[in-house]
Amino acid sequence: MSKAAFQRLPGFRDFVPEDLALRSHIFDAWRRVSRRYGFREYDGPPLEPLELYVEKSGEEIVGQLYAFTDRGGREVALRPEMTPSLARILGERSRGLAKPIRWFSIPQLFRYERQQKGRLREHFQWNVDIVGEDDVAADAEVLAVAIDGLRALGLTAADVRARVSDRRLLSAVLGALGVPAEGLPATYAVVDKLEREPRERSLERLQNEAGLDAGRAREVLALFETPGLEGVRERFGERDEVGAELARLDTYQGHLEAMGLGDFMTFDLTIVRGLAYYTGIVFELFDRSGEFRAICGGGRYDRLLELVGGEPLPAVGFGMGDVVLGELLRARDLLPDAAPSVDRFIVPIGPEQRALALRIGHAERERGRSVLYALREQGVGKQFKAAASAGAREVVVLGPEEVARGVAVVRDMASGEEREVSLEELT
RNA sequence: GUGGGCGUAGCUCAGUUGGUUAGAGCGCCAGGUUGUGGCCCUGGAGGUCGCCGGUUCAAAUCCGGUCGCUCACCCCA
Repeated sequence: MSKAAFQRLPGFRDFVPEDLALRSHIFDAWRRVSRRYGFREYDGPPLEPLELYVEKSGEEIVGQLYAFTDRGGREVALRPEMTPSLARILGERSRGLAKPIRWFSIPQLFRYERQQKGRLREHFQWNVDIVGEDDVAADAEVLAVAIDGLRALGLTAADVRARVSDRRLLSAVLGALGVPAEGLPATYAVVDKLEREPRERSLERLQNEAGLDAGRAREVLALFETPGLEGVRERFGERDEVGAELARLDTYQGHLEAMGLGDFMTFDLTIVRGLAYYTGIVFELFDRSGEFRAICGGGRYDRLLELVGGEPLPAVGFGMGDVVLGELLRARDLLPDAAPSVDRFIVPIGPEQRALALRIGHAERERGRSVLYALREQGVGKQFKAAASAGAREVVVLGPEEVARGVAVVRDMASGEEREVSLEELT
């Protein structure tokens, strides 16, 4: 079974037709929805300078890059995410583009890490970004695209939800609670894993790593015990800096509700996102059952373009991977039909009809029909079996008697009904 | 990087306390059926039992290592 010499690399996938059918199904939905929203597709190279990711994406990603030195002595990496490439591309040419820039891409991304459920060393990720617009409407638009991408695949508000937070709100509230600026990154890290760590451990880390005293640490944790923004609004809504953030999120929610997508989103301050470059609203999409990891994540990154040396432009976008999404579609019984099918299968009864079969087949193909026929002389029964397993909708039978009369028999494979069609019509 | 579970035909799996030619179903190929598919019947191909080593008269079976898959941790595009 295992010919050790030529095994697939761990964490990489083959896409036999049945598997490619799912991938194409997903890609088609992504492209359809992107275009519906007026986004244009772009791509970049899969290999980038290592430096593009160092300090732009944060340690987490850099530690698991597929990186090496090329023959020219350059430090390079297979792209682990698309956003830095987008920033690099726009850095060169954004000045000449009408704003806002609405671009999308479906890159194959790589990471060097042990694979597990929903996480391989390679995946495809739908990236959608709006660059050059800082209005919160752009944030709402981007989340709407992500949600519609899932809806286009048959998922509903009962299956998935977006959890939305805002780093500006979170830092304003933490500031109001007395968390010093230098303690924010460590506090974010604790908040990010609130769901996965016991309360005691979080309390400990807030004190040891973020430098909070026990009372403040407890207050911080209390903040996340009520879901949504109501607790924050009650306690800190009067403060100008917090009030302004809340007002913007209200507008955001209003936009999504106006689009009829309000059921898909909830505010959740525990959403932080690991990437270092996010600056504002951040969100993640999850399946409601909680059985899979995040399907999609994104947010606002207003400083990234200037960080890579481009025009300072605000930006907001998301990435949605094909692996977890595919698992979810499978679990919800939303897989596409991957069975083969062709329009017509042509069956010459004997060698005398072979040339005619080829002539009809080619004429039909010129008309855009998908056509198959046996590539060697076979009995009629054999040819019908081949037609059935190829998923032929109709079989065109060329027999000497009919051909002499200038007709062929066309059999509908589903109903079994047969009718005569003139050869003129077929050629 | 750490830990658990699992590797027998293309797929899903069976294989008694170690015992001689390793099985089934599905799929594939061929025939029954050189003017009609699905159903049925018959036959066939396909396996160094993941790999390497050890124990033994004898290993798919026991032991060690290794590779792979998988789940979790770490972390998270």
